[in-house]
Amino acid sequence: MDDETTNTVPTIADVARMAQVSTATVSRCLNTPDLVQPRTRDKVMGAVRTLGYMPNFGARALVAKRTNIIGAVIPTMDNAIFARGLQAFQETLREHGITLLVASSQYRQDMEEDQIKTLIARGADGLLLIGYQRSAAIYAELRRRNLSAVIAWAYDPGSSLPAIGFDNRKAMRVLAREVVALGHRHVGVISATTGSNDRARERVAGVREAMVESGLPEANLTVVETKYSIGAGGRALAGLMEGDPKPSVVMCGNDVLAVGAIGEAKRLGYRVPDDLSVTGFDDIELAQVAEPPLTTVHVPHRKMGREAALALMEMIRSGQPAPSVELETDIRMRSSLGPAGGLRP
Amino acid sequence: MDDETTNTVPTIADVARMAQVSTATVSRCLNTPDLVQPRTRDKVMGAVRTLGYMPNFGARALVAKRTNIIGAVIPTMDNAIFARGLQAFQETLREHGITLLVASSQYRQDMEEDQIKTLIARGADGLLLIGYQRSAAIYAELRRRNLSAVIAWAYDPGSSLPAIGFDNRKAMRVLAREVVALGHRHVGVISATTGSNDRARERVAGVREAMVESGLPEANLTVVETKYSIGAGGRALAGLMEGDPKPSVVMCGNDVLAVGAIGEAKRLGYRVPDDLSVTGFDDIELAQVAEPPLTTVHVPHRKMGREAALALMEMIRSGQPAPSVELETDIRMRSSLGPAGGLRP
DNA sequence: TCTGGAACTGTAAGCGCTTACATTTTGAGA
DNA sequence: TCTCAAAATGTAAGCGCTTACAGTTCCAGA
Repeated sequence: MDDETTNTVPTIADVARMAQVSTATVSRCLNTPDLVQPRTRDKVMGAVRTLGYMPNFGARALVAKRTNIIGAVIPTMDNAIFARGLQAFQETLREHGITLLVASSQYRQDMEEDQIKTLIARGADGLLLIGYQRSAAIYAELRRRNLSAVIAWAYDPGSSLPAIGFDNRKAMRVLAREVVALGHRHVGVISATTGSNDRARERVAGVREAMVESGLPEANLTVVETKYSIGAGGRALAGLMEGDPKPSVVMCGNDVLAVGAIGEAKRLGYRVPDDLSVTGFDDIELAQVAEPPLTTVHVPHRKMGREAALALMEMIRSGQPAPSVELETDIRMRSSLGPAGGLRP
Repeated sequence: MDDETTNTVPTIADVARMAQVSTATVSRCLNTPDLVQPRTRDKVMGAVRTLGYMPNFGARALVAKRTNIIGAVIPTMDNAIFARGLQAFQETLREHGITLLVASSQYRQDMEEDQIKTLIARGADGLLLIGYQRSAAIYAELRRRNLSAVIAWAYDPGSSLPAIGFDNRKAMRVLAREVVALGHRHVGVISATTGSNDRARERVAGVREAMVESGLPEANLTVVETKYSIGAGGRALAGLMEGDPKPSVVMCGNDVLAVGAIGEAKRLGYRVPDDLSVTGFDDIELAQVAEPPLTTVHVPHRKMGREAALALMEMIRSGQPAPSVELETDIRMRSSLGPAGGLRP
């Protein structure tokens, strides 16, 4: 039996032998094809094809000091919040021959740092991170390794890493102003745990700012923290409605919580929005099919994903930090938010 | 300035120099610690820590012929269908120090093969694939490279690759029997495109079988194919309800489609389930908050993810194919399915 | 004290690839 | 036909790591 038909994975040497050229020429055919004569190239590519040759990734990474892998650490894959943005991110990378490695941190800072380290150890050329909050040690490590990284889903021009995102506080403040303008005076907020989540914290701060602006007392704001899930949103709402006075509106940290809140509100006998208004954040597909459809903050997920990918690739290419980009969000007024009034405590 | 404090990434040689041992000893400390004397080990680990040394992934992969990376190609990240299972898969791998690389194929066979090739080229030790349907060339390549792979979300004992999944046809047949038992005679089905999706095909076949069993004519079954999204489910339902006779039940290929269908049905003035019943598949969280809550096929996502990970790791370790595992699904009766009757064509 | 095997540690050969540099080939112009 | 850059190709040195094998140290038993 010929060498060529054995069962092992072919190396560049096998290709070279079959095409009767040196390994250098094979390598050039693959990486810088215009440096080799068309006739030779055809011969080599023929051998590549018949052998089913694929360059060994480890070897290539070892010498090229580049893996063409980009890592992303997202808080969760369990719901659609990050799905669309990440999908766009991946598509853009793919167009440029770069593979995306995704890890999830379950919204835990220690796990996130762990995942980042793993990604670094795996040789990622760059990193996509969500939000700012992580230890200085991690930032130092990134700097030392000269690793490119961008932050998405948040925007803070003062950060050491470029951010491709939006201002969570401003976005929520704008929505809260609308809420206040509709006459709401007692506001409930269902938020993700703010301790380990800067986006959640900023969003709550946005509500608070809007209320302060309008002269509403702090006491009129009740915040409940929980994890991101439909069920948790429902339970949080039930808790809020046991308070006194009851809020006339519940602003949720994201659409998933809001859908849970709406469901529970209806179960408890409140009409939405007549008795109780509910708002969300993100504008995932779920928001439009909720009943009633959810008033929420629309986030340009796909645009964010795409721009983050472009920025990151440029950073890797040039070695220079990319400029931060602030994306605009806007309010999608749908029917889950109405004027205050129906419900009297 | 010392060598140790420069800005470059340390190599094993740097560690060896600092600890005044050979690189072999450093390597042993990291891989087989019990082969080295405690005193030496401490010295080495100290150097590792102060230098912040991490083994170079490429180099390690090159010589060890093992990357500790497992790849998964899933049809979509856009909704929660695969999220829970994949999360469990990843958690299990992580416990064993293995990294998961996720790629998505957008339900396109050509893209899936592309992604598989990329994963192979990236040196994945094993692969998680969804469903059976792919070209023989891909299966041949897996075999040639001696690459471990398992199939999930489907179960077919005749397959060449071990499957950790469930019988889509049987699951849907069981649900369809319930539907028929409730008196439904005209059944609409909203399915994903069956051409490139064996799970979707099997599910439709399950409905058909149950109908044939009960002596219902083929003509009483109307199938609409569309893509998996809430909006698409709504549009498909609208199409079905224009037919004559109208179905009294619409069975959907998954929960996402079903939620869209329910929404559109209500918009069109049908009461669910009085005028029209709707069923789903998967039992994602969405199913429970739908209004009315969705009768659906419950799939043990987390168990599937976990078992697939264990099976795959065992395959990689032993080089032997793992046995297939058929997981049981069950019907979750909720209120979106009721007896036929309300609606007369 | 001497001996020999067990316990450690070191030496050095690659793993498969890219690329600087050396060598050969090619072909336009004299 | 000859000359000599330019173009094409080959040679070989590593990239950072693991590991087979060799060498050294240690200490229980004679």
